[in-house]
Amino acid sequence: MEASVIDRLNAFIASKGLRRTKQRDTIVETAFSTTDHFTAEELLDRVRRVDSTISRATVYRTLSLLVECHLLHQIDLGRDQTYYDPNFLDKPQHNHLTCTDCDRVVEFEDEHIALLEDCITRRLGFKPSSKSIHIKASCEELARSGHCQYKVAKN
Amino acid sequence: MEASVIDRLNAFIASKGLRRTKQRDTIVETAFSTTDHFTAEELLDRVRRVDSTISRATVYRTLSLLVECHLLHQIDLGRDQTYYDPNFLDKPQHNHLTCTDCDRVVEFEDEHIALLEDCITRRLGFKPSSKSIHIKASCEELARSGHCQYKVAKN
DNA sequence: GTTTCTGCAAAGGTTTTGCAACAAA
DNA sequence: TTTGTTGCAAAACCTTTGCAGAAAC
Repeated sequence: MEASVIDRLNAFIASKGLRRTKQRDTIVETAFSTTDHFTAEELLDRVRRVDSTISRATVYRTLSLLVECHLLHQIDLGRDQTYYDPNFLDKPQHNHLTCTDCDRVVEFEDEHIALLEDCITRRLGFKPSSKSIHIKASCEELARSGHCQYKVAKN
Repeated sequence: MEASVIDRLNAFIASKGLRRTKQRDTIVETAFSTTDHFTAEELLDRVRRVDSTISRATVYRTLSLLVECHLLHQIDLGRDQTYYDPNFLDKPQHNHLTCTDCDRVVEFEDEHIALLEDCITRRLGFKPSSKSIHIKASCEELARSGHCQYKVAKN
């Protein structure tokens, strides 16, 4: 995890008169320990492997804090639950594609898309604050060869 | 409402061995009677003004049916509830912008965006099946003049 | 010492489901 | 008739909240 994550959270906490706690540190470290997207419940599981006394409520409250200070983004993967994405610090403009064959999530960046979105927004009379694209698509290789390294065999 | 909506639903119902019912007809007519986006609960309210005996469960079940046969799309407006959009028959490629000042939803179409999304998806090795963009933006006119015809005064 | 934070359990809100009666084909 | 559909109520699920004790500053 980048040092800047903890630094930025602490700056936010200080500016708001909030407090730095052991629980918040553990949750933030866990959230940013991989590049995987996760749900609140999945993060709770991972956090509890580090400190089993941390409550579900604290995880939810810390997630709100991290979204509020823009360290974490809520993303829509077309599933029932809210997912969180820890990769916006490295790739501030990225978007998501989900494979309808294997459910894998692919991140992509494209400067042309970003520019076009900006133009469209301004033409409509607005100033963009956040832009997100979600593409659902099927695997070309699976269609061609019948195999895909990510495809899990079905019963 | 276009006649094609009922026709397409009936074709789907027939192909699946399902049944046409008074409740489904009422729900479909209500859902497509305006171009407004709505939640399940909002649709239930509107439906009950026509037939107060229709149950919440039937509304939810019919919504699933309409999404499954692509007459209705579920859309993500960054709110807590699932919204449904009845306008994809007329504008199959449209996207959504929500104003962070007044919460109004603006639909927009752009062929360049659609083409770019297609290229990006294929370059990644996929065949696109659905693409959605959600832009959050602030009102330029409100920022410039302090007024916006859609802006509701705050207390 | 104050004020915020935590864990717990309960509550809240949306959506789904089991079931018996009902209705379509 | 057979099979799908409905309404009801309960359940399931995710998320938020009130509160008393604990911890940070």
